[in-house]
Amino acid sequence: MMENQLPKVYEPQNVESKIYDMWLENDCFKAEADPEKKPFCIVMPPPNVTGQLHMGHAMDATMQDVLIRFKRMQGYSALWLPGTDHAGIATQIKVEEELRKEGLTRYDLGREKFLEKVWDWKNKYGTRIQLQQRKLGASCDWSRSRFTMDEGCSNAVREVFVNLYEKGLIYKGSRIINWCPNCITALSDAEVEYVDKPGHLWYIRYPLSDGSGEVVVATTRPETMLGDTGVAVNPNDERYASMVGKTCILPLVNKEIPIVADEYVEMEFGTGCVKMTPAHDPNDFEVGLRHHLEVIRVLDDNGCVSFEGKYNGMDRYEARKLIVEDLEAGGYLVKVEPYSHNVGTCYRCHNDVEPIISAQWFVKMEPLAKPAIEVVKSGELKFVPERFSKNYINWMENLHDWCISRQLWWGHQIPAWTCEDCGEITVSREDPTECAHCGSKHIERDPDVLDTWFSSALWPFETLGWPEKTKDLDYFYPTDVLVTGYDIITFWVSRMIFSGLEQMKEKPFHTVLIHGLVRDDKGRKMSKSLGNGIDPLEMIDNYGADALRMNMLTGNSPGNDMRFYVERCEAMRNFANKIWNASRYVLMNLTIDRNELPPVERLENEDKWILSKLNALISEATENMERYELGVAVQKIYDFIWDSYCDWYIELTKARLYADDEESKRTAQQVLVYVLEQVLRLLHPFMPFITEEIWQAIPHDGAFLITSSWPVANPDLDFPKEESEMESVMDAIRAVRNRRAEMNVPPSRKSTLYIVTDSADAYRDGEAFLMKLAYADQIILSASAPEGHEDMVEVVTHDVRMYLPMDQLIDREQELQRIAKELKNAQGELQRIAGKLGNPGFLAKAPESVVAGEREKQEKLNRLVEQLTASQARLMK
RNA sequence: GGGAGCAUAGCUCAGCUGGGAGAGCAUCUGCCUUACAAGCAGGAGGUCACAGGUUCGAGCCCUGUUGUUCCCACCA
Repeated sequence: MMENQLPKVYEPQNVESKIYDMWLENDCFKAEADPEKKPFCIVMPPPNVTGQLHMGHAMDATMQDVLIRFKRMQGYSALWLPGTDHAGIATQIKVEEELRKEGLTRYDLGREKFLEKVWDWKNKYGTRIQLQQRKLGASCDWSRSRFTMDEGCSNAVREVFVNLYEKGLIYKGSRIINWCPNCITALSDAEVEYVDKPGHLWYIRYPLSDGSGEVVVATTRPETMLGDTGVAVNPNDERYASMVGKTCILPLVNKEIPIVADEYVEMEFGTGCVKMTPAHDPNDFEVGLRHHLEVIRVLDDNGCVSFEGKYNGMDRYEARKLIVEDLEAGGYLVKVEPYSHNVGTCYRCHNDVEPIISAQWFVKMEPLAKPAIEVVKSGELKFVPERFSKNYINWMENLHDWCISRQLWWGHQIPAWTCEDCGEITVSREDPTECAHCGSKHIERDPDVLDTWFSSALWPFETLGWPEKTKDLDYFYPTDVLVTGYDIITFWVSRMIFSGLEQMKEKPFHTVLIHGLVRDDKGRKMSKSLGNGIDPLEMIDNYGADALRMNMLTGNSPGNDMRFYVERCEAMRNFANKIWNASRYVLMNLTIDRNELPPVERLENEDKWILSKLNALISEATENMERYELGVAVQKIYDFIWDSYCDWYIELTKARLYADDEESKRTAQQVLVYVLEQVLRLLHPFMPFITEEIWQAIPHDGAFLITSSWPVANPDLDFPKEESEMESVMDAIRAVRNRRAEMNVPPSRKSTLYIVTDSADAYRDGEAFLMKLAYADQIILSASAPEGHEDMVEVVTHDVRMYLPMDQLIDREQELQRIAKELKNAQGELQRIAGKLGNPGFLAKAPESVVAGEREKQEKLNRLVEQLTASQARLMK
């Protein structure tokens, strides 16, 4: 035995890497298509290759690891499939920043050289985050790790693109898209974050061409007026009815533009006249289509004015300033009002996004969204918590087509070639050498790459081998649970769902388990700019991965944000230490080398009590796990270990372990080991390291805890009678302790304990406990109060009356007050119960068990009141 | 303009399908009781935001109010 080597304090730093390596060396994380087992699969949301582990990842990974370990122990072939994402914009920006330090841009290098640099970067940092995940204890099958730009994924992306193109679900077109002038690329709707920003509303006068008057338009973006090709009013607006059909003069540009009537215009807002800039506003674009307005783009890709004249080449904000000045000088500016409005910003760089007309590739969403909505509405695919399905459906029902082309270099290049001769597009699975339409050799590949989310959308099947028909795909698809934060339901979850349904004709998973954000202790988002981020690796170093994992799972409910408190890590480290020391105690007293329960006849009441409680714990925890209530499950396990096992059962066994009855001693050891071993299994998914470490040190069957089986409740080990007898004894112990604590009697001062009861059996059985835990030096059981009890301290519980010959220690006044208070409570409670039991409605409608429960409570309380009244009378005499 | 969450002990939060409120931290008292002071024992602290309603019974269900956070949405 190793008992003497075990340090008094658990040191996770010495244990975790050792245990993790042991699992790795023994292939404990590997999962195969095993027809003997049922499959269970989770694909890990691939973190950005160049990223570092943050608290969000820690939360995400912990939940997945808990589920995978649980299912693995339940006998599933449990595959947790890891990988990384190439993260187009994010990674490209990082590498460009590096280049900038050398005074270079990507254009200096050219596409090919630049991509080499990015691959270098990827190879250098791509494994970092996975090594960090290992520190957390992630039991992924690393041998299957994938990258969204590896060969298989690239094939999958190509296949899907061509497939959708052939079905007419991918098309190229000129639309108003979101353009980030800083990242110099188009963005999808989902990649735009709207921020309420204070701005102005400028009122500008556009004189009518015929000199008969003017219209005044209001705008938040005066610089776009250069591209105005019309003014719109509401057709029902009598104020302007006479002007519709006329033209007005666009100030500064001096151009005639028409006044049109369109329902889109709100009469109440501003002046009721709206300037139309079809090239730079999605609504104006639509209006423009209806009224055949010209589309004139006046901003270039960098966000600078590109319009012949004095403003040409100016930055958009400089141009705005100057244009406003010029308008004012020209007498066109009517007024300026402060106005706060929603401005779209880039989710990567947070610069203002410009709506710009541009030729881009789109995925036609309507036909794809329909089945993806249906699968959630029908309940075939569930969100946990359920409320997120509303979010999802709402988003899916209001989708615009998905802009998937990005003007970046890092990503999957679009497999489309344009013919220089006939202008047609060729899209193909193999790189074409000639135009599919005219046969010309002069074809050029589209330089754009695909939205990163286009490839992540295929993650659940591309990682299993698709488009090849593999055994793994057949066995593990559809996967089971997807775990992720609510913030990427739109980006990712929705796209996986419709992609899976479209390509595989089968949903990618049946459950989406959603968690919230990890915030700092003040409730703020953790962010680099605020510098309030807490590094999970630092927490692991200080408190252990097990403690961090527990922190991520307790104290918050599913789908809600959580605040991160270092103090809770500390509390969880303390818990680890508690288990550690309990195990030390068991090992120190161990003379058996097998984990085996004794026959039931040999079990004492306390053994039956803990076994019975363990049974209940197993049932409840398992049920909670299956409902994804991980926090509830682990809380119960935590309470059982700390309260039931450590604070009570271990204390209860001490008397036996230090006494001479060898058989009883042995039985106690057997139960101690048995319960500990079971509880280590229950706790293992949550705290994998310490549980494996201890498990290896105690008697066990099998090689590893990680691959052992999840406990199942054993009906032969239910002992309700003994359980309740034991609770009575424990009540008595608590009552005595309570009284002694009030009198400030130290445990070292023992006393005789007289117990007055009609049913002495339970207390006789519990004599040893009362001696030790109620600090008695002798126990005297009797049916009536002992001689001289008038001068003793009286302690009562629901079903027993006890006396301690320590009368001199109490303060009569204080004691009377205490009794009065207790009496008041008990009587209040009784009154409530009497009210219920006297209510015919309650008796008629409440379930029997509830009524019986109330009766029982009433009886107990009646006895207590009786006891208390007697005590009171005695003290007052 | 829609939609959702939250409001429970000093702080942070649990509380499963309605049977009379819990944890961690903090606080107070007493303990080095031979597994653990990162501990043990005990205590104090809550009209469960407010107002109605349903029910025998509401922290939990319904309606409204207030405060707060978030998501979505093309009003210049």
